[in-house]
Amino acid sequence: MKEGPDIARIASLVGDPARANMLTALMDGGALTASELALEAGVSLPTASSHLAKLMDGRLLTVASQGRHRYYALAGTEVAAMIEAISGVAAHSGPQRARPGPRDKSMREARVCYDHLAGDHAVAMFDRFVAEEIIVQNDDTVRLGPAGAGFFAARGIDTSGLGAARRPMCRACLDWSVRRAHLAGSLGTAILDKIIAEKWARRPAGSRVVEFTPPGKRAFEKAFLA
Amino acid sequence: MKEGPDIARIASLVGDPARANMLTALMDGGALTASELALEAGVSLPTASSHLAKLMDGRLLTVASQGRHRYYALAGTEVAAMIEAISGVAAHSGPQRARPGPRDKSMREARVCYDHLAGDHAVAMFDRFVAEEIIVQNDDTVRLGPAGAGFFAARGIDTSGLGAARRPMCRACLDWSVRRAHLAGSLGTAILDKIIAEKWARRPAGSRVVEFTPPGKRAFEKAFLA
DNA sequence: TCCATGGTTCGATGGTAATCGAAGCGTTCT
DNA sequence: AGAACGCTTCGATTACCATCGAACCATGGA
Repeated sequence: MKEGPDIARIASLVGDPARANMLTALMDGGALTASELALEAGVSLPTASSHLAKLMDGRLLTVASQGRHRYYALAGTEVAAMIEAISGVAAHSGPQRARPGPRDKSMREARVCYDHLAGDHAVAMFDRFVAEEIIVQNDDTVRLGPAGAGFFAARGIDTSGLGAARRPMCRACLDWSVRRAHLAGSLGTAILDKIIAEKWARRPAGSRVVEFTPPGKRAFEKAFLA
Repeated sequence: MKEGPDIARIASLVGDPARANMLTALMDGGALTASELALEAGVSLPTASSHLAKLMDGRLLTVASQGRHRYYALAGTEVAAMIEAISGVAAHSGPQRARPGPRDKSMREARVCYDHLAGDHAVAMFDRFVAEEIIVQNDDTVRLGPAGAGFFAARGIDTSGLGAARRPMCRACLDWSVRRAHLAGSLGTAILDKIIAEKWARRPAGSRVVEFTPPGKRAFEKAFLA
């Protein structure tokens, strides 16, 4: 009987379908208004408001008031990591949806995991980084390896400033589609930023999918997977 | 809007306090029987059985039948990682769990933690054992110290046979009321057995509370806390 | 000042699920 | 064989909470 933190309270917050939908809708790291979230969750506005209040009370969300709009967002990477972890378990437990729809296919390939890239490409990239000792993995903590700083500098990503913030530069994040790790942390964010900045891929609004253009995909593979 | 794995289903499984307690009790990677888990969760056996069926249905647990016992364990590291992630958020979400109810007072003082004593008295006893080198603590593993065998022999507890079983003799168990360790394992069981056998205290049915009689309390303190 | 719009609060309702006692199986021990 | 034990199933009860309509508050614009 070792009652640590109140895990049931947090889990039950995620356990309601409406709230779960809201949280997954925010997994792209963006911020949405209350009415958008109501639509996303498929409930009326009062109901959504009640749910949002509960999520705020549990400190899973932050809110920013802008004029008469209130923008809700995930409270931080910890919350996002929790959602991913739950998704991972759910993916292997749920009523295995017989036919992975076309939407799921692009999600498997490449999607946004709060603030970094996830999916097949991200996993492949992670594996290559480990193989080349660009990063070094110990259990679930990850550090920059001997070949790391030079590798990223050659691709226009400066790693010297990334470790400074309180946020860890590297973190392993478990994928729910594949059962393997990909790169999170501020370095993962920097890579995603570069992909978007170079216009290798674009992000359709209201979705976590990351759509690579054909030349963009080749450029990405050449830069990070070659 | 309904895309990705059914995260709400899994989260709601963890969202029930009884089930959450069961899962955290299994977080050490061990396996427990249904009745042990019922005690751990603080619910009756039928209720526990129902919860276990649900957890099995969600593939969060595995079961191994051995004779008339059924040993339940976490389904894998993914599930454990999920619990960890939720715990992280819950801990970060703030320690507003200040709920010192009137009924909880006796629970804080002395209660049964599955098969051993927990609460203030148990923590005090543990501290004294460590100070006198009756037991030696390394992180969360605990062994009998140099003064141990003699100490317990003088109080009618034979420690020679306790280590033999597959079950560890000493184990540190973290207390939720105080945030400190107390003694679990077969030695902890033996001490609780002695308290009951000597009629120093009695256990009201259907509760984890351990009620010391005034003379019993003095005797206990003289024997183990003096 | 008066509407229109985005959000929250209130009150009543309904459905869902947690809970336990009692009874039913299956296994082990004597 | 019979008793004891571990566990599950069944049925009825109860408590909680998600839900929505309507009223209410706040902000922005005319």
